[in-house]
Order: sequence, then C-alpha cells, then structure tokens
Amino acid sequence: MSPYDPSAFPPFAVTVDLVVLTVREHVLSALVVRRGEPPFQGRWALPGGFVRADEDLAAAAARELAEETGLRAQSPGSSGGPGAHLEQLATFGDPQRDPRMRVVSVAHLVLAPDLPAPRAGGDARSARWAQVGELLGSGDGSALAFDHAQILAEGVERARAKIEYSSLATAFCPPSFTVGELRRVYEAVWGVALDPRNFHRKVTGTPGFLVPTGGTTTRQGGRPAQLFRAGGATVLNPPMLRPEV
Amino acid sequence: MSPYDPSAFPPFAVTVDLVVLTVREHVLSALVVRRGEPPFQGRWALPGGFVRADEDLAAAAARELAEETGLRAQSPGSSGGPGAHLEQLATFGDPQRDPRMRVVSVAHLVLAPDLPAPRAGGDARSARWAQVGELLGSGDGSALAFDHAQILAEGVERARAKIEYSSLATAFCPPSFTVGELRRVYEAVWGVALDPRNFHRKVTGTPGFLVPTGGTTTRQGGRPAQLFRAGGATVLNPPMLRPEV
DNA sequence: GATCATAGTCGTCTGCCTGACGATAAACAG
DNA sequence: CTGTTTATCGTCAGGCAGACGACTATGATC
Repeated sequence: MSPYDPSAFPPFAVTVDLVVLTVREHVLSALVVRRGEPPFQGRWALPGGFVRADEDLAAAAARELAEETGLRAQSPGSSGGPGAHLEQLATFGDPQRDPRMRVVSVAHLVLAPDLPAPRAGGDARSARWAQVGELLGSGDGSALAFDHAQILAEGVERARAKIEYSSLATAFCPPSFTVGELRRVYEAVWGVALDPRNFHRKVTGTPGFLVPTGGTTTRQGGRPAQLFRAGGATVLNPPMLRPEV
Repeated sequence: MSPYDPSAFPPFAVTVDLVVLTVREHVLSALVVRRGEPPFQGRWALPGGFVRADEDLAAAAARELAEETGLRAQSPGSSGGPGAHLEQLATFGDPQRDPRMRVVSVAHLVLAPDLPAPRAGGDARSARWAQVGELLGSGDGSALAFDHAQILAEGVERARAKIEYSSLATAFCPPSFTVGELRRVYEAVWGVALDPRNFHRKVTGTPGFLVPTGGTTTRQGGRPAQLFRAGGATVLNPPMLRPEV
C-alpha cells in the first residue's frame, strides 16, 4: 500500500472530549453539557469537539476548555501560575461509538478549582456541574451520551490514582488554601474520611509539597488555619495512602 | 456546524504504533522495524499501521502485533493464559509528526516474554530487537523515525512505573519462572540491582502474586529454584519500591 | 462573659514494612 | 573436595502510617 494515496487509508474524524473535574461543596463533580441535536438530543454529554486541521491534540483540548469554561489550561511541564491542570487521558475509537460516522476521540482530563457556574459555550449549549456519583449511578435515566460514561469513569479513576502519588490534588484548590481544604479535596475525590491529624502530619512533612504563605484564614470556621500554596514537588514519595475500602 | 456534513471536519489518518518490550539477556529491548520507503527510508521505526475502517483500536494493535511477531495479545481484563500484555499507551497527533499528511497515532504498549528472533512482517520489512538504552541514547545516528523516540520513551516509562504497583512484570516471564528470573526482569527494566533476599521476601510474601507450581529448575545454575506462575493478583499493595537514583 | 461547637495543630504509641546484611542450602565446575 | 553460583531463611534497626489523646484559637449561643 502506498501511504501517499489518500484512498489507501480510511478517513476518520478526530475529536477531543474533556473530563473536567472539580470539587464543589465537598463533592467530586464533572462538567457536562446538554446536547442540542441528535443523536442523544437532550442528553448530557462531556464537552468536546473536532480537532482542527492544523491543531495539536493538547491545543484542541485547551481551546475547547476555554470555550466551555474560560479556564486557561496548564499543560504538564509548565508549573505554578493560574489555570487548570490538563493531561491526555485515553483514546476511544470503537467503530460504533458514534452512529453517524467513524469518530476517534482523544479524551483529556482537566482538574480545576471550584468555579463559578459554568458559562454557556459559544454554541449556546447549556452546561452544568454534575456530581460524579450521579452521572455514574448505574442504570438510571441520567446516563451520558455516547460512551461518555466510560470516558468519565476512566478520568475519575485516573484522578483518584494520581492524587495518591502526586501533588495534583492542589489543582483542585485555589492558589492559596489550608491543609483542611486540601484534605477535603482528597476526601471528596476518594469518597472516604481521612484523619485530620495524620493528614496534617503527612502533607506538612513532605518536603516541597506545601509552602506556607504566612497568612491565615478562618473561612472554614474554627481556629484560624495557616495558608499554603503548592510547592515545587510534583511527585509524592512516599505516596499518600488511600484507605482500603 | 453540522456533524453530518463530511466537509465540516478535517479528515485524519489514524494509525496504531506499538512499543513492544521484552527482556533479552538481562537487557530491556524493544521491537523495531526498518523502513523500506521514504520518509525516513532505511531508518528504524516502531511497528505499526493504519487502523481499518471497521476495526477497534485495540483490535488494530493486536493485528499489527500478530503480523509482526506472531504473538497473541492479552488485553486487559482477560488474565492468564498465553499471549502478551497489551494496553493503550497514549495518542500522538502533532500536525507535523508525519510530513506526508495529518496522522494521529494511537500508541500501544506490549510486554512480551523473551522471544525467538522476530519474524519478518507480511510486508517483508526486517525487524529486530534493539536495546532500549541504545535506541534512546541521545543524539546518535540510531535515532528512530518520526516521533517514535518519544513514543518509546513514554512506553518505557509506563512499564517502569507499572511494574512497581502491579504484577505486570510477570508478563515478561515465560508461563513458569523462578523468583530470580522475575528479579532479573525488574533489574533490567529499572536498570538497577536489587537485593535477592529482600526481593524474595517481598514477592513470596505478597498474597496472590506468585503461585508455586511444585517444580524446580536449575536453568540459571546454582541451587535449584522453585518454579512459580503468576497468581491472580494484579495490583501490588504495598508496591514494589524502586530504589532512588 | 461563660459555655459550646468547630476546626486546626502537636504528640505519643504500636505495628508493619523495608533496607542492610549474616548464614545456610543445593547444585555444578574444576 | 573445594570454590563458585544461586536460592532461601533469619535478624535487626529505622521509617512511616494508623489510632487516638491533648491542647489551641476562633465564632456562635445562652
């Protein structure tokens, strides 16, 4: 076969889909948009869209993210500063996943701090934050369009695994946060309760994880808590252990 | 934009590329094929090819693997039995990664036991096992075609990370193997020396990791060693710790 | 103002696991 | 028989996590 002959390979549409996760009111939530047209009209789906002809995959994901949320992406490599964490998740290419045509979707994972209500995308689709537990609840009418439930599940599992051995949980926090706020992120993502004292010892004892800003806050009530920002460390060694079941 | 209009999205070629790793003579090695045509004619590249019109991504990877090596793939989920471990690695879609056209490549990672010399593919390209260290050695003439050095590097890093917390290292071993053979897999993949006594304690003490077959062997010389096969456990908790630096 | 509820922070203790390493066992080569 | 190689069992000290007691500093309530 000659790779120069366009008829030698089948043409695919390539899209990016986004699993945008945040922690709202102590609950892990994902960004979903309502589909305005068939198939799956009226159903909720992950945000996404076609990759443009001269666009890198990560750039397409960052563009879609900005269109849906106004967030600037923070690709791996660049560290600190504002913007959400963005990384490639996995690619989904079942021939039947889109009834219209052959679509290969490169899913991306975005971890964002708590945001104001999402703004409507350029195409005026309505968007909202939905609790992950409800979106993945088995067999109810809230099922996502296409194979998006599977994509979301993989994104959630990736996030759950990654905050174990990386400092990525800080991506869910505002630039300045307390140890308690960080703990509530872990608790929401993992769906477990953690001992505040052991958690405090662990995160403050890991070099480079947290840097004190000097300030304090009482926005959570109770005794004033020290404020921290994310340190330079990206890997946690030894990792934060997820309690077994 | 109407998704029904083919002109509404740019057409892409979609390929799968394979990072096939094995341990040969105590060295981590990857399968490479020599390119018979431009671009990069004569250079070594990762095996791969176009995804067919009605073919799933994993199926395309398994097909290419069989064409190049005769190996049957063992996708995640199915466990035990013969065949190599296959999992999706990452997707590479830089607009410039192939000078001929826009190609999005879904890279897959294959972990295989030591094999006889690779057989030529159906298209008669020559194939060989190359030491990973040489393929990734900086700046020499052995550089791989396209962005395959980057793909290989990600595959190697994935393998290094995954044998830490999973039983995947057994995928490099024949169906029946000794603790010493398994240790040499870890040493080759990580490029470090491990203490045989602590390693033995760790792997035999992790429930479900190894199952004794009852037999022994002296194929490594020295005192006869017990033979094991991989147990049902897929995750190692606590993980096997990779020595620092 | 005293009391209570809430949240943060510091310590202690115990058990498990790892790294370092000594010692013994069972094969083969000379 | 002796040395070499590999396998396997044991011992010991240090590090870290889980369980949990104690104290501190705020705001809310009586």
